[in-house]
Amino acid sequence: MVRLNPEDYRLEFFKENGFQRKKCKIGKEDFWTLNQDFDTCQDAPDTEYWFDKISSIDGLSVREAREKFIKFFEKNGHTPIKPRPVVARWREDLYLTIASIVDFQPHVTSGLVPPPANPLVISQPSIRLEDIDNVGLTIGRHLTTFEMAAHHAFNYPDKKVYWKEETVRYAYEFFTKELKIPGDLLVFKESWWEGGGNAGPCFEVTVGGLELATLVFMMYKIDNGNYVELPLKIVDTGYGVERMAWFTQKTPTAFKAIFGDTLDEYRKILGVKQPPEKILWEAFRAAGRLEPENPESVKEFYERISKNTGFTFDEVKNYMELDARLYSLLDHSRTISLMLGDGIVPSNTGEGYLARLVIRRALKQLMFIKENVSLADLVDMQIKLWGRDFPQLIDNRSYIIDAIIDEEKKFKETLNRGIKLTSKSLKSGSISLDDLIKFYDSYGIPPEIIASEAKKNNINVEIPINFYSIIASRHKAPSTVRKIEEKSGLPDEIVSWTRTFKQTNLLFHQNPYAKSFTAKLLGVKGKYFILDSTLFYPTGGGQINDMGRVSICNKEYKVIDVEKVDNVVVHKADKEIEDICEDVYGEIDWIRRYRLMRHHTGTHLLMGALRRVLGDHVWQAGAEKTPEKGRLDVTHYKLPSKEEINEIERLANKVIDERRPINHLYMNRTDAENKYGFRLYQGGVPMTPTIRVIDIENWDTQACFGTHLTNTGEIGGLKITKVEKIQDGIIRFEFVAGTRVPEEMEKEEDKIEEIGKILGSKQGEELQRAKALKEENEELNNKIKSYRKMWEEGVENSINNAPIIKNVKIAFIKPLENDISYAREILKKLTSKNDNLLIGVILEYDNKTQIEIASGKNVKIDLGELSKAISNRFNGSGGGKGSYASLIINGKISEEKLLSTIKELL
RNA sequence: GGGCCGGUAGUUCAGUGGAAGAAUGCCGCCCUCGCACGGCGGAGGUCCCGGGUUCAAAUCCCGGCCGGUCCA
Repeated sequence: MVRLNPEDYRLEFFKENGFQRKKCKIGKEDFWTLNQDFDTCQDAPDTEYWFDKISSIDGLSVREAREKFIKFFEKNGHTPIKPRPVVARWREDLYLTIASIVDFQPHVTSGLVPPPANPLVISQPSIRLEDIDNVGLTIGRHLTTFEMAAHHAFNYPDKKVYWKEETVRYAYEFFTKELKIPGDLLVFKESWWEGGGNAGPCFEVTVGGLELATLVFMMYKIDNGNYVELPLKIVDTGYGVERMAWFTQKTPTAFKAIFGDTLDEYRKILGVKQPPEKILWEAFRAAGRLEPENPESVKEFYERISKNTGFTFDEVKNYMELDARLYSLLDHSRTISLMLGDGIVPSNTGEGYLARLVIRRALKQLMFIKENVSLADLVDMQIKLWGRDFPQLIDNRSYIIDAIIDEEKKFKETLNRGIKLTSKSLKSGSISLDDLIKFYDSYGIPPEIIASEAKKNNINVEIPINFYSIIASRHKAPSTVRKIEEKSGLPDEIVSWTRTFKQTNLLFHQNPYAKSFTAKLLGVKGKYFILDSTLFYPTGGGQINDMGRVSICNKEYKVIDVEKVDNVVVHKADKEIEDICEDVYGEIDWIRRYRLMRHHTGTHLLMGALRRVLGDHVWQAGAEKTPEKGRLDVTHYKLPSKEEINEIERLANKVIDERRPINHLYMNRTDAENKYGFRLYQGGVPMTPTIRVIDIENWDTQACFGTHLTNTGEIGGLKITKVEKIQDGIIRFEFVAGTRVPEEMEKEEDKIEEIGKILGSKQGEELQRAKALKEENEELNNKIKSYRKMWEEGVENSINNAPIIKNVKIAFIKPLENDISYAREILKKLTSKNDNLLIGVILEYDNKTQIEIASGKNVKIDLGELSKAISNRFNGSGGGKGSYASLIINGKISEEKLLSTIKELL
């Protein structure tokens, strides 16, 4: 952390109002207050919670606290903005919305796009999973979901809105006038904030032990460890809505303040009695100092409650541990409802894994509280509680419930696997730490469950306190940050060369139906050339490039590749450009292009149909359009049924028949987002203030760079050719459109025709022929079986006459077929019936002789030895063990010779 | 995306280089007035795929595919 500069925090506001600058006697932080008596910064853990004794307005619910905040700032010239989804779809580097400022990164904070309003006010539900294990233990200090109420001001070099003075003034006024907190109990603690590559000074506003807000003044970019001042300076505040509710309601736990009656309903359903008030209040008092990761601190926490309430340590521990589970279940189920409500599909990668993580944690807690309670029902109660505030919960209720039931099923399967494994391990009498680690890391079985399983067998299993950090240390750094993909296939020197040109005029956007064009040649480098304008579409947005030809100085070149570097299009010819002239004539391969357009528009059409049939959680997870086919990967939790696929296809073709117009628009980014929502960004997020929008009327709207048709009728028809699950939570659809449909049909026809030829059937009778052949085949198999049986009986008879040497009957046979597995089968049959038999099967091929020998149970000769001895003698190799062996000999060998050799060796 | 685990009969799985197995389910018969139980018999296999090592690979090695699971 940087050394704080006191000048950053010296404000007129403090001077005017008589604030003093003091130093916390415990944490040594500097803080500003009106209060003569304060000698600490009034923040946990330096201070215990005592805000229950501080006067304020009557208890506010979460909703009331949010509304009071927004109204106050609206009254003071801020424009209210709707919150964004909890999954940060506009960010390439982050899965979840972890703060209100995330809504404006990176497009606004980088200065590229103006904010939707300035200044603005918002309450953004945010999800942070770092402290998920602490939720509940601290009775409300940690939550996975919280609403960050915030006012933001964006100060441009040429347009200042407001900065520190006004921000602190607003905070003081809001807390004293709106929440009616006595001004002399407020503390402004000096601090420093860093995050997402930015930094700046900040104030933490604390009252009675509780931090209610953080006021950040974002003004630096961190560049190689250096702080570089930003031209755009941003007021980034964060007020805890849940904390305001807790503060004003003065309940012992935040959970009662946040969830109200739903907490009591949970208690009823789960059979968790409320601990005595005395215990809860003592916990409240001590909770600020609790370090949940530190077992000593947790023990002290219980000891203190026990001492001050008269309940025994164990009573306190039981009450508090059970309540902690209940609280985390309340918290997690709210988080789950929001994650799924915003369309996350649980899976084993990306944000899907984060959703599964929370669901599994909740299921684990639930298992320890009560059996046979469905998490889906608990989440449903959250939907009822928060549906008014977040309508996406109600809109997507059936998906949310269904996806949770699916996850519950999967979790149960995992547990069953785990219990089987555990009981196997328990037979050895103990379970080591290595076992615990393996069970969790490889099979997903939490150690607590193994311990409770072991207990049933009277085996004690110790779970180390630092178990989860042992797991963590086995893995690399967390991948909470998304990787950034997309790189062109161009050599580096071509990329940097291309960057030196001005933006290309994109003719394919002006008229997607144009087939030829003229342009000016701007640059040539080997096979690569750049024009001032082009009709050649460069690979991008999942659509592959156009091909065609150009004429330069009356010489013809084929265009074999087209790529884009930023806004410049670079073409690759089939050979080096020889002469350089200014004027260029070009023609694209129209059939290729038109098929690409049909598949691209078809992808958007299909997306609309998928959403209607499968649900709003369906998002594009990847796409590719070629002249041959379209491919669309989407998020969905199970393979669609045949009926669903038929319905999707039917809907898509219906929209084709309806001939809906497709509008190609250029829109201001904020307007487009307001009108169409983030569903616009299926194929990635363009980093421009103006975005290109492809709008299939009343069906599907996406920001897209590709070339599109102007009417759905032009798609001509759409056939889904393949549906497969490519990973957990992702389904791949392949389809063909337009004139590719009959081509695809021809391929199928050809296949049937070939099958017919092979089967020797007339056209149209392939099916009957196949059935008949199958029956015939079964009959033949039965015949072979009976012939084999006859042959086997013959062999058995011939064995009766075989020579007996030292009480061992020795025989060699040549089987009907040169089939090793059949040969072994015979050996097995014969030796199991004849205890004194030593028998060999001789197989001859490629001038080699393979011999398999086997013996009955009374033959006390090690066939391995025998096999080696024989093979040594005949220049072969072999081995075996006990009553079975094999060897290979070069060349042929007669039965008589084998017999005499064995006679000799015995 | 990375680590770890797995893929054998319809299902659950055993099988550490030497003749592919168990349980369960399925079919038939016996027992019974009938059912359940029980008894006897039977069908059921691309040991995920492809290479390699070996006289011999489900087993060992390499590559791939699929599934599970974890990722402060």
